[in-house]
Amino acid sequence: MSRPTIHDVARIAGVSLSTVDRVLNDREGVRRATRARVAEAMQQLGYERNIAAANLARRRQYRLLFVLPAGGNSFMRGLEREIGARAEAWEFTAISVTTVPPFDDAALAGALQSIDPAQTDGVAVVATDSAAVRAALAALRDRGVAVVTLVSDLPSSRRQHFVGIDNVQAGRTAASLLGRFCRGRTGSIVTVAGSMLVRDHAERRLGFEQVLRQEFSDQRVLPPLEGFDDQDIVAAQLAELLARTPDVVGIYSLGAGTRGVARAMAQARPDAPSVVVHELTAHSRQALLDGTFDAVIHQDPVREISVAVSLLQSLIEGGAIDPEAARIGIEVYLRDNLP
Amino acid sequence: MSRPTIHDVARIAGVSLSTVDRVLNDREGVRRATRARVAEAMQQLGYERNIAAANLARRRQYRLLFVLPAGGNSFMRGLEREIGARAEAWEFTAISVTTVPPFDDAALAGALQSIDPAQTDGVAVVATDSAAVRAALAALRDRGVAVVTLVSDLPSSRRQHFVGIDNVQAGRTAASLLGRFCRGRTGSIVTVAGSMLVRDHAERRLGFEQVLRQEFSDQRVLPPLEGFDDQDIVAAQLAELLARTPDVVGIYSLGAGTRGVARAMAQARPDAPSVVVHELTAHSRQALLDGTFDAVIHQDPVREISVAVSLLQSLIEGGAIDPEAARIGIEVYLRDNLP
DNA sequence: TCATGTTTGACGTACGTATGTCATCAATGG
DNA sequence: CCATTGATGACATACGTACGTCAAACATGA
Repeated sequence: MSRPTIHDVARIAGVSLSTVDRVLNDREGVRRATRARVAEAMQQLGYERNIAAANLARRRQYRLLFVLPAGGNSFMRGLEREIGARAEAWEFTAISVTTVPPFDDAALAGALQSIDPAQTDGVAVVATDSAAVRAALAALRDRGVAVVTLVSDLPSSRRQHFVGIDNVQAGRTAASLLGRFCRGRTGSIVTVAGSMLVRDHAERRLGFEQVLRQEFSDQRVLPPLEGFDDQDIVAAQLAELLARTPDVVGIYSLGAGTRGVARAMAQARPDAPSVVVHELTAHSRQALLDGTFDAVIHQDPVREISVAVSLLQSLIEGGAIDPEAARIGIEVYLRDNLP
Repeated sequence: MSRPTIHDVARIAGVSLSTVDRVLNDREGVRRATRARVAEAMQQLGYERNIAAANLARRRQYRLLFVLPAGGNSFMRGLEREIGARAEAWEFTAISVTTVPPFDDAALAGALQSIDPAQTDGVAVVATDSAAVRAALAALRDRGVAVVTLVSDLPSSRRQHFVGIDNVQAGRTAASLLGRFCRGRTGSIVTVAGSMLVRDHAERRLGFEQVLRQEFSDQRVLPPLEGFDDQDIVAAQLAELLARTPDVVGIYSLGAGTRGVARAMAQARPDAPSVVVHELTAHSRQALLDGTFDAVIHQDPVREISVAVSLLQSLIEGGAIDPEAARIGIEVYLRDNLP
């Protein structure tokens, strides 16, 4: 009737509780054959470990660490704030946060290396793309730490999952919107990235170009600006470019520092370019309302945190994960549908 | 150091475990003054009940019921399928599903009335808007059953929360997109609803009209068709309308039965109207790809189920709920960003 | 002041699992 | 054939809470 317990498993396998426990927790001192018998009994009964009871008995704490880029990136600061606000919301879970200099793969690799596997069960990291970071992640995994990437992925590394939007798709969305918004006007399209060192920016740009080339081939895509998610740099670079290039009809800002985009647009001409940016913040919201921005592509930080935490918990337990439930949706905001 | 337990509470309050238990589980046989002392001790210690341990001891089962409309609505069928697929994913939780005739408030009220409060701890219901349903919900709540509305809300009823997208905002999103897609063409805009009896459709239409009137006032919004989420009815009604009204430039299908929209568009003129519909399904995806639809507004059924379940669990426990974590985002799909 | 009812405490058992100690038994090597 | 090692079982205790029983302490009214 109710779920089978280790007692049932022991009975069916014809062994003692101790042996079942040894098998379950992967302790030594059980013969191959016995191990197999127990496994078969579990299989047969459809035994599933009661994680709540296990945690209770073990007084388990999941010790999770979020590694985020420092700096004025308001999306990241928002993430950090929400993590702090929700740290108490999870049972048996202690959450801490470290920040590292942004766009600095050596610093990130160093921070990852200095994590003590004895103190940490799982890590969620906003990755920058480099071999050193890959190696640091691999080292963590080797020492039994669960690892997921957050916001910006690091494929073909040993991270176990990625929590964030599909960034290629986000770029495609931006292109699809921007292409339609520019309908009737032909000219140059500017992309403003933070750095191509982070995968999310690279992927967004990839998706953006795919669609723009295929569907809106009459537009000219300029080489990307790199603003390092710093609004002052972004504003300066973009203002200079706009002054130099009169035929800009569209702007896609695919990183942070969007405040700089709004500032560069401030002294805009009457037929200002259409603008699509990432992340809904107080400033991007304002820019949407006053017509400076046409669309904002958003990801929900609260959801990302909660997905990262539950994902790490199941990874630590060695349980199965449901990719559907871990999905983060891309949200699109226009002036008229601001929440 | 670690979280305080009832033992600590008992010690601080100067009473026995039994008494703390009586207070905690709201049993009788405790004097007012004692009750207050215990409450104060819990306050002082910041005691939080360990739900996992409580459930373990109590062998608690959350018995949850989803009440969905029957019929060919593929979004609802998808929901039902996903519930079935994930029923095992929650600890201590038994989930069942009932379906009732769609757009039939009497049937829904009847189904709600026939729920046995002794067998059911929480209900998630796709509501139709009527006094009878409101009364049935109130009766459930009076008898101690937790209630949330799902997909379609029933405000000013006694439901404790709503799980679904903000439908006014969804309508606004649709209008904002459709308005821009139609830029340059002026004419009539058609809305196809299921029934104005369900709140979600009414709200979507409301938001749609708000934006269209304000931002795109040169377009003419026709009175809504009611297709009862049935693709045959929708196809017939829409085909007839299109034949009669040559100047249609945009279509917003805000309910189900979008297959009917695609069918009516099949023999489309070269300058076919722009189309925005709800819910990503195999068919709407195909229609996006072949250019029949321009945008699909989507809500993630898997997320809705999981949010509904956790929400009901905390409501049953009497715990606090985090409205942020319960939010369902609106997703926008164009041809170029299909997942 | 007694009888009565109410409030409280002491205690045990249970939930499903983890973990430790100790004893027992079989297999292995020399 | 005995000593050693490895495999296994028996048993106890713990995690934090629920819940039942019984008796003791207390308050209340007559």
